[in-house]
Amino acid sequence: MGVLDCSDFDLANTLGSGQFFRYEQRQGWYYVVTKNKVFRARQEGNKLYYEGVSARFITHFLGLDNNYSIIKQRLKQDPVLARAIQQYSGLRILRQDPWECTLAFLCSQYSNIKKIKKNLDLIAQRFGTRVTFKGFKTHTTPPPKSINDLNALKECALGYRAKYVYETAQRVSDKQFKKLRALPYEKAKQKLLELPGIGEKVADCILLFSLDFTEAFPVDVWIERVLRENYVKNKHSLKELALFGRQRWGKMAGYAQQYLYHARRTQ
DNA sequence: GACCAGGAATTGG
DNA sequence: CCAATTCATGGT
Repeated sequence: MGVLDCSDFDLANTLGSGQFFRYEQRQGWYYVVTKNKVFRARQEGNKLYYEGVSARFITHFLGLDNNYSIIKQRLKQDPVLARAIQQYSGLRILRQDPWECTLAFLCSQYSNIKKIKKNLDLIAQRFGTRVTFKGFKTHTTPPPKSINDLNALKECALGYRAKYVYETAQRVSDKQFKKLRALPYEKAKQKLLELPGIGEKVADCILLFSLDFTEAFPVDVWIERVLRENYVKNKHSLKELALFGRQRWGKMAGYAQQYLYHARRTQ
């Protein structure tokens, strides 16, 4: 078992803020499945205990190597954000695997978190590899190439999303995702939007949660509510609202989004 | 730009 | 129990 020092970090709220779905709480531990790895972590104050992966991996995955004091200081100038940050001070953006993130947010469209978790578990059961870690039985997330049976996908309760997952899985690879990192935000987004089932919102989620584009500002129904309640009076399209977020918060728009989203949802 | 179907499951009354 | 809602997209 390893232990890490962590400040400005809240494991429970970071995992539970709707950016990630493949985790489960059991006996005080959070069991996390990402790609072909399984680990468990438990937080006590500023100590993070973990097993199953290296310190290097977990530090990167949880974003513990990112300095949040500057981010929070800047965002706190905004009164609405100040309240959200005070409430969820340890909220961080994870660094997910791009394909896993794409799969998750293809499932997420017009759905709810419980169902998304179910979809991802069913997909992993059908196409992934069985693994047991400390008595926790689960399945790894299948790579794009493994998801090659549309009929089997349809049995994962995806509804009309099954064809999007199938088509996108056929077209992407880890290599292509890696290339996106080198592009500017707009270009990377443009590439993602070419894929079936990926629109503005899902593209921004992938860019923010897995490709380090912190200027991405995904606008879902909750962010739309926050913006209309606090920031914009006139009727704007979702695309205009996303642009508003990027213009207002720049490279920190993604962080702002996460605080606002979680605070509004738990309100 | 406005409207609507896509599928299934959870939430709310 | 039934209706509304759910981290949207693509087509018309």
